Amino acid sequence: MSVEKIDYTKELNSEQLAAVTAPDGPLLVLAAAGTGKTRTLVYRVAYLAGRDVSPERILLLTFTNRAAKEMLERAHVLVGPGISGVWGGTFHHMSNRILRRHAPLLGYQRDFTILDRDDSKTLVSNCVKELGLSGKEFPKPDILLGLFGSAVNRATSVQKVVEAKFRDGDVDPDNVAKVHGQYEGRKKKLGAMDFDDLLVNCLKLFREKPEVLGPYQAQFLHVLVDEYQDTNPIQAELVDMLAARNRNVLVVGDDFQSIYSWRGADFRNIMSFPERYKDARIYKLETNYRSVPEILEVANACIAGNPLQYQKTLRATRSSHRKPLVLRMRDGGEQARCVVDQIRNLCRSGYRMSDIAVLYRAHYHAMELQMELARERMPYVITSGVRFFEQAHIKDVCSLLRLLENPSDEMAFMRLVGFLPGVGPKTAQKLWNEMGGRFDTNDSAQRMKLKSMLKSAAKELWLGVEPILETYRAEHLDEDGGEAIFRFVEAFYGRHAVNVFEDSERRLDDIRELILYTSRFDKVQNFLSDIALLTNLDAEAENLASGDGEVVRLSTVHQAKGLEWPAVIVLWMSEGMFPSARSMEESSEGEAEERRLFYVAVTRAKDELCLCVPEVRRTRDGGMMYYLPSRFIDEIPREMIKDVRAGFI
DNA sequence: GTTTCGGTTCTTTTT
DNA sequence: GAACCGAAAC
Repeated sequence: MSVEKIDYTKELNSEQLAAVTAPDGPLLVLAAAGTGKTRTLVYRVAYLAGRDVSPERILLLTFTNRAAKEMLERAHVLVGPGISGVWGGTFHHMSNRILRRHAPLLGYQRDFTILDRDDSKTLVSNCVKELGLSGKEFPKPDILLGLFGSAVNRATSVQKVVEAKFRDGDVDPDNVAKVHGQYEGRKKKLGAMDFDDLLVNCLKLFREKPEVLGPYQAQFLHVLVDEYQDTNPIQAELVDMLAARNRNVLVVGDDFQSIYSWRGADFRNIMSFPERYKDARIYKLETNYRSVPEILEVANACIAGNPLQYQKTLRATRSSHRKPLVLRMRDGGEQARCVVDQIRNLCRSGYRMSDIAVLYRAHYHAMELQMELARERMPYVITSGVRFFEQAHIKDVCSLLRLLENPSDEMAFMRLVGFLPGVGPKTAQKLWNEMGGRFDTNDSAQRMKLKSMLKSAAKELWLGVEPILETYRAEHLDEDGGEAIFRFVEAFYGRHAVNVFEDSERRLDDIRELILYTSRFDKVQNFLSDIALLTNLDAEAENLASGDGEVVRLSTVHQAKGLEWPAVIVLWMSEGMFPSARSMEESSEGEAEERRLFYVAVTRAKDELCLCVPEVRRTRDGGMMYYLPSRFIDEIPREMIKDVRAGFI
């Protein structure tokens, strides 16, 4: 492969250069925030390509779709189109890709459905009902899923997780385990996997079928892993197994930024890497290009509260600027107005709206601000809580495709017939049972059977949909999902949406957008996998919504990871909000992780940082709740910040 | 017996 | 704003 000459010594600093040009073998790169971690990975890929490692022999694993996309794009710019052969993506993507090939070895069909969080919740809720366990005392589906996930990701039993979490014994571990068993069985019957199953089954495949693992081990000459501190034990083992043969494994991470322990991430993976790979070389990146020294001082001071970590100190390269601002005010309303003022000030001193981000611990922290921004007609985008592909109307139209692709997909069937008048959950269930727990849309006898069971009003509407089922294979709509969705909307869903949704205009626009989006897939199957694994249209949505324009970004700290802005404002730096009361209760590790989260928030800022500290919040019953300033604020040495009362700036 | 509608409650973080 | 619950409507 021909690679244009890259002058590594000129384009990288000495720390980065050492990591990029490191010899084969296990490598641990400890990259502090803003030290060019992505750059290092991308250049490493280029470096390997330049040493005639063919792209399909490189595996690049990331946590988010955004990170994968960014890295592959940058590698593309650096190396050229040949690089597209690299296996790059999230752990879930890789697992999906592998399982689509080998699923039958584990007793699944290749057309298995991927359940997103919503689907899983519905399914768990059904299981609870079936077992007659629904009641006030019994945990909600969301909680149950969390428990199942913890058990699976930490390779322990559900009972143990329940015992650890509900100390006072008001939840019966055996009942939870029963639900779990039921849930597992139902998924199997549906031919469906949830997010965890993708990883677990991939690991199972590797463990039990050496004839499958072997060729992958041989194929991947180099395995590169981004955000290694956020891997859970399953992911770590996947990496270890894939790299076992060639041992060229490069992991990049920053234990200071491990913020996903609640979904099983264990930063001991990164801490123990040198023990598991005795011959590992370790590289540290500590030269920070992002932030002014005043911000880095605060970051270093805050993380000093967490002792058990790799020692890293951020070294500034930028010249001095003003100190971060701690802004104290009475309540959320005042906070919202202050933020608007701050944004105006920043704009006056030359920043663009798109240079500014407002970060917070939880989505609801930004509610008052959203209203204030709307009132002031200040444009903003929010990396949303409700993700594009999880919105009801998107899932509605996809349910048709899901059923067409997987005749066992009961959830899709229920959703689809549930649109018909007079058909609710009970009737839908009855229909499904009558059909024998399977609806092969390609089978005319089955189609007839369904038709004969529908009442007149429902039947009439269904007749509009049926031609799509009939022609799906014949007209190769399985290679053009957009066309199938288009026909569905024309024949039925368009009218349905107008009746059901207040804002049907917007939703139908979304669907049109979705139809365009399908054109990049040559198989509906691939499209469905992709949207299940893609949580938001992220980059696309960003560019579409704003035309790359003048908008403030609102985001959770979690979703801001890996990003940077010239100016960052953090909301609700109050005890109980940030750190969140819940995670502090949950485990003894809670405080340390919240502190890392705060560290992530601080290190997103390049020039300006403003931390808001409201004192009271209205409670539901109309009362007032008083909040102390966050311990993270108190931990910052006073001389490092400018501490002001709102209105006295 | 089901569906549908309207009112109430409570918001962590994500693939 | 969506998920849950209870009561009216079919």
